[in-house]
Amino acid sequence: MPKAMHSIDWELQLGYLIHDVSRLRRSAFDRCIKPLNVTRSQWWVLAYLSREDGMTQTKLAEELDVGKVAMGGLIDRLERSGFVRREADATDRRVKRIFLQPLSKRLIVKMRKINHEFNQQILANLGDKELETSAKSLHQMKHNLLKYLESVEA
Amino acid sequence: MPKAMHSIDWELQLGYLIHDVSRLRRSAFDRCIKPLNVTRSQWWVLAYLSREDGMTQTKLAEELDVGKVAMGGLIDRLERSGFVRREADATDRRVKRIFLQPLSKRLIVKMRKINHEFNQQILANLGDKELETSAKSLHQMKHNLLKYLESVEA
DNA sequence: GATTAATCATACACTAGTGTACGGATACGG
DNA sequence: CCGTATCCGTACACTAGTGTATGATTAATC
Repeated sequence: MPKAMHSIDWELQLGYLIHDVSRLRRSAFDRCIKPLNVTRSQWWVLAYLSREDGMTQTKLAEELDVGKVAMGGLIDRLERSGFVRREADATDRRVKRIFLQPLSKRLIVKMRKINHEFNQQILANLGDKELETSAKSLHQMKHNLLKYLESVEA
Repeated sequence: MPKAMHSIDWELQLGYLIHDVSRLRRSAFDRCIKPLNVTRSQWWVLAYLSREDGMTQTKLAEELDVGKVAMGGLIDRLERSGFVRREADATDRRVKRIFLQPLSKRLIVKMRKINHEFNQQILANLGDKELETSAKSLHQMKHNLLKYLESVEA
């Protein structure tokens, strides 16, 4: 590898790589959790509910950074499968709170284990130093992206 | 930052970060190309066609690693908007070849410029060294993911 | 050369995301 | 109070991805 490789090359590569890795990661994770009979997006909802049960739909949507409509659909399907339950709020008749059902509580234990094992496989052959640098770089990218989105929004 | 931070921490962070960065990047890029009146997926198709015009639908689907059905739909919409044209193959009556229309050729020049500027903004404040390490790490992850998917497929 | 295989595009059903609009409910300003 | 603004969930229309099945066509095999 010639030392004269310029940042523009890594820049280009990085664009493709983030795209690829993220796509492959989604795809692999989907395969990984297929036996649980729950999709990745649904898994994500259950994970957040396991940390704070009884959240509002809008709150959940904000946490997962997803539209309210998308969240509504997800909860529809999770409810139909018996993983969660909608409950009318006592004081505010607009809001519906989402609660985990016993069925999903059993699932969450499995999910945590699977997630950890998955991460270990995907990050194999990566040293602590590389992990650290990559995490920091991605963190910086996230910062730049948020700033960019802010500037466009306005 | 204490030096005793273990790889497990970065591992966890990395999972979330890849998810976040990739999602934010998609979202930001969508905003970025909104004025072009073409979606990210459609943009991607045009980019590949600009390197090799007249590809088969199946070939395109393979290149972009997307299902044939999804590609069919994309081409439907691109055709409806006048960006591409389906043409029956002369010798094999099953295949349809996709050709860029003049309308999109003008677009592609703009797209390249926008893409470059976008990458520059997102990768701001990242040194060559960090870019290099991150690219290598992502490359390793991609390798692991492909291996994983292979092993599950079989 | 007829039968069987594989291949190409597509139809259908589904999950999941977007934006917009809207009705019901609550909160706030006058 | 009353009107207005805001918020909550949802309906609708759209893009985009998945898997499976199918009809038409081509390739392979016996």
